[in-house]
Amino acid sequence: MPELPEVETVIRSVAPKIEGRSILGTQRFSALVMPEDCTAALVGQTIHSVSRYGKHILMELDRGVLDVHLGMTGKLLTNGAETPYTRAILVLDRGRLLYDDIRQFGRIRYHERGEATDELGPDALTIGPAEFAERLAARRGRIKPLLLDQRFVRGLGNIYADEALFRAGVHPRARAARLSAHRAQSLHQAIVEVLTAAIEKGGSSISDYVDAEGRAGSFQVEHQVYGREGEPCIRCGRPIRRIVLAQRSAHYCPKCQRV
DNA sequence: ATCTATTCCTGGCTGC
DNA sequence: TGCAGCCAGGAATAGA
Repeated sequence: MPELPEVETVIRSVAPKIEGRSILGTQRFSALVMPEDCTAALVGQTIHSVSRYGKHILMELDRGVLDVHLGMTGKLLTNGAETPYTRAILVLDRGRLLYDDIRQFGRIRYHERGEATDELGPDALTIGPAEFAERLAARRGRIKPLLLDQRFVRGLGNIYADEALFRAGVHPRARAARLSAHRAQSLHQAIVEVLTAAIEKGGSSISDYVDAEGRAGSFQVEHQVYGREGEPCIRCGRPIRRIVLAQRSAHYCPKCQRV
């Protein structure tokens, strides 16, 4: 599932192919993926740059921004063939950009410049340790659901939240505000390290994820808790446990991670 | 403020 | 082999 490292990898692979290209037309737009039809507004505009906002892919156009969120199974493909799951196509002056999405949890939205957009928290990769600790201290809730809340920090999803908590030795049910300064700092460091390492491996490919050229990532082989329920902890050997927290699965080691 | 439940969607499992 | 039923989960939403 695309989280910060996967989205970053998609952007790095898609940007050189579409920056500077102009949009000649659109094809096959799924109403589910694009709740408000903006296809007419896109035609004739040039894609100036592609950047990441949390898990959002932002394409800067002449008069606005095209916001692509991959959801669970979304793919942005520059050289892919159409499939039954191709939900949207941008016809460019050189090539086409396909948006494939099996489950259609992804969304494509267009905002004219100046229009209000959703305000999310600081980016998980660039937030500083002091600001991170300060934001933690202000929250009463449990740490795992907080890490998944894009208004708290943007970019983390279920995989990297679990992986960061394990690396920092923090139990997913730990209360955010009760973490010591030292543990808050460890968690911040673990988040930055795990995201950086995952970007270097082109992200995690569990089921569907590939970059804009169809290449899978390889960080899934370095997962230490996610998807390892019942398997031995790499540190202490105890079986990794899976619980449901805030309607999400949380994987952790009952010995190495403390509340 | 925080928490839970629900909805969206469909391929791929599981179990009979 | 076939098929029903369940699961994964990001994010929005409603309600407690």
